[in-house]
Amino acid sequence: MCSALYQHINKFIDLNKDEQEVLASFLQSFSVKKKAFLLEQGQKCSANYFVVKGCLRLYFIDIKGAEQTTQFAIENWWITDLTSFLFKEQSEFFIQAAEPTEVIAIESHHYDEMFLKLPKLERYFRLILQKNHQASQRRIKFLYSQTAEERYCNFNHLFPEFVQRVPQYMLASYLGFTPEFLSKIRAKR
Amino acid sequence: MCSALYQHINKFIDLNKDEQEVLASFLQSFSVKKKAFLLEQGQKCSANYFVVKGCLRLYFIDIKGAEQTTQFAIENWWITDLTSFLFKEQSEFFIQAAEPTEVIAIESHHYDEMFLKLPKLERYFRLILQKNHQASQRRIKFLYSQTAEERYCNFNHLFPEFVQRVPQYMLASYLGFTPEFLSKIRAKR
DNA sequence: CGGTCTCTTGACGGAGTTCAAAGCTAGTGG
DNA sequence: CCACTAGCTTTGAACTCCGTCAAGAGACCG
Repeated sequence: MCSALYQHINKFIDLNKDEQEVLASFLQSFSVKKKAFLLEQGQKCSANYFVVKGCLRLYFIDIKGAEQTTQFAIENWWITDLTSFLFKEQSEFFIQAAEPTEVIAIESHHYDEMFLKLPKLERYFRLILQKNHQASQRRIKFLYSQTAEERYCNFNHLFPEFVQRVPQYMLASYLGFTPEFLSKIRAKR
Repeated sequence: MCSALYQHINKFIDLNKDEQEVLASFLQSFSVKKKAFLLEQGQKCSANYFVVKGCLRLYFIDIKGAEQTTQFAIENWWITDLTSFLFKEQSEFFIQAAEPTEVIAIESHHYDEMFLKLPKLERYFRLILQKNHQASQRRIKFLYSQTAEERYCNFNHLFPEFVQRVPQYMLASYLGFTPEFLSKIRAKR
């Protein structure tokens, strides 16, 4: 049921059968329909989500009413509003399925206990967070050094298959510009 | 010698005297003169740096030759080019002291060994990386929802004392615009 | 096939950049 | 402690990339 996660964990640390069973008691596995929400603005983000199959996105509504996508999570990535998840604050974000998605969730009230019972997982999540931090550093560098058009071409070149998976308006806001402008970039080729 | 770091660690986990001594064998503590470099473009980022006192910045030179500051680290923050640090790749970044700075460094060839000998630190670094991830999520949200002027006012409001500590051209690039434009924003008040 | 999303296109406007020159400031050495 | 210099900040004019708005064309789903 949660084997996709166990496989992912075992790329980073060794977790035996017994430990997997302990971990299972903290997990929930379920499906999310396309466009359904795992989090809405004003709610507390109750879980950290691991994508088994499909795609989730994290976004907020800006002051002008436009959706701004700040993060995508595809297979084998974790996604949550960390501040809301850790401190039980009201979130300013939405987490929505961009495709039909299978997820594994760790509820926040299990999170600390999980680390107490399975300290090995400290290392797994440290390594995951390191990957996130690398991705953030790379993203900021792209945002600060390239024009909108360059960012699109670059992203398209790096992740051609992913560009096909999401609507252009989500991609546009993720890359930091408007859907109209993305359309004009594409028209040039 | 490294007591500032021990104090910081003990905010998150308990590290006894013996463990502190083990840790000390992986650390180096030293001073960096203002404007001196801990990392230059093309080098491998050999260490992860903890700022005891002062201020470091991470920046790169963009295609037009302008410095783009992507991160600051003041007291009790860690800073490194993670990709270069972890994978011994040539860095595209510089790490420079924005003030006379005292740092504690963990060399990359000690990093894995440190976690083997002191697995408790997995938790400490997980928690640090969680803070970083929160900061990144907040930063992306600001970048995507506010104009240059709003970002400056907001930052100025949140960190008034820090704004005094660094030259405006560093702050401008950190906030994602040019020094000239920052000057014009300030002229309005 | 009907309605709702999504994408395209064009005209216009504005936030922020570029470039260059001049004015400041702070650090350095004599 | 003053003078000099290099680096930082300011200012203004011209420009450009990208946003906004609105209307229409496609595409997808029930």
